[in-house]
Amino acid sequence: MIPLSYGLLGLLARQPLSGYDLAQYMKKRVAPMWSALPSQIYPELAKLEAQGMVTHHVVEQHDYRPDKKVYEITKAGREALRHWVTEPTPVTTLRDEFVLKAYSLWLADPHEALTRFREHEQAHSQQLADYEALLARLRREWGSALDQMNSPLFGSSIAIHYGIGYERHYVHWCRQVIEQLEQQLHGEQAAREEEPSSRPSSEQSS
Amino acid sequence: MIPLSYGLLGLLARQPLSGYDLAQYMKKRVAPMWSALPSQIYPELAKLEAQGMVTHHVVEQHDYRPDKKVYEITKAGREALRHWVTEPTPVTTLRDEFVLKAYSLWLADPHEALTRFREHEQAHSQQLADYEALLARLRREWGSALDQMNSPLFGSSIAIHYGIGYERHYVHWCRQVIEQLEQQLHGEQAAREEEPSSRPSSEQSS
DNA sequence: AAGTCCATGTAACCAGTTACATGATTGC
DNA sequence: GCAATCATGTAACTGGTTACATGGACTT
Repeated sequence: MIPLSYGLLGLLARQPLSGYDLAQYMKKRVAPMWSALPSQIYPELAKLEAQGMVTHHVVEQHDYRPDKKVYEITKAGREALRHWVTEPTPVTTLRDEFVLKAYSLWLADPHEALTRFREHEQAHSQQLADYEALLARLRREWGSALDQMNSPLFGSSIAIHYGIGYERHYVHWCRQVIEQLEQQLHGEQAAREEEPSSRPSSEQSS
Repeated sequence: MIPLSYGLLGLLARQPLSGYDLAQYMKKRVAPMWSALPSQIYPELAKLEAQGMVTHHVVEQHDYRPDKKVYEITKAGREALRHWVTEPTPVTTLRDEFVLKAYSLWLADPHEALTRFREHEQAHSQQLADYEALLARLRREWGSALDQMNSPLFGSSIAIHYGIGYERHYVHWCRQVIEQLEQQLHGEQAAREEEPSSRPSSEQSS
């Protein structure tokens, strides 16, 4: 039982879904806290079934589409999930290649660095907007039911809140760095304009 | 060349270090953005050397301690690092088991949930304090040199700033959830005190 | 006596990614 | 004609973790 197993159980605890559906959920958005590809999900579902955590029944579709296996969580699965949720969890160590690059940013050309940080600022702003839109939609549709702890919506709500906080921080950080890089460049430019030829310090020329 | 390779080069670009030293750096703190164990680092250094990114020379220690290999970055290594830094980087997907658990928190006992969130709030507050102390130390020792982009300190500074922002967000999120859980419990308690026997709604008894 | 620090590794395992396979149908 | 959607998988690879090995000296 790896985290992904519980991720799948966490979705199936809300509604029955096919492997394909689960793959859609795990691919992007919705849950801002994990991701997986079909090639991992299908075998994992088989394992969950072997362990009695889920069952499936085949649903024939009378149009062109292929049959699908719709999975449901079992009592054992729900219990395992409930147990896992309140078990102690070690703190995750960060693994973000972009942040790792930041550590060596002093070696980079400031212009290129700016481009990269603007790209990431953009991407995370977009993700932030998506999360905020999703939360707004949930609020509109369900109102204060989001705060009732016994409802699945509570789980969605706090997960999205995490995503929002994370993306805000990320965007803020990118902007901070961008500002510093721009100042650096303006400083250089000002120096060049004052004295076109190479001279390191800020002495006044004759 | 995996991210770890560049993490190691990023450290060696600042000063020569032994495998053991590198393992210490990668184990905890300092760089809040990656981690690795000796069992991965030593073979990785051998690969880096085979590729001409680093060289080593053995340093005999005249006390009891075993000899060590001190690694230095080569011109090729520095170039590879510089190139990698400004290459586009895909946005990292989050993988935090604790956040994944949050998604299914509606299944949990509120008391246990509170305990877990208080633990994490505590752990991340500590990490935050550590980063802040580290930044304060650098500021004290180096002053505004931290903002000079061409100095390694700039890389350290922005990496630590990332860590601070991340931990702040994490602590904030934990507190938010804790507050909601506490309200939930107080609501329950108030209901119990009003009418000790089980009754679902807020009707007045005769 | 037991555990930690210094210092360098090897071997086995496993979660997650990449690549590939199948096949009907709908939309551009 | 070509790509995408629906639907389910297998096979190979790889980055990272866990476990194990060595060995002297210093600390509790």
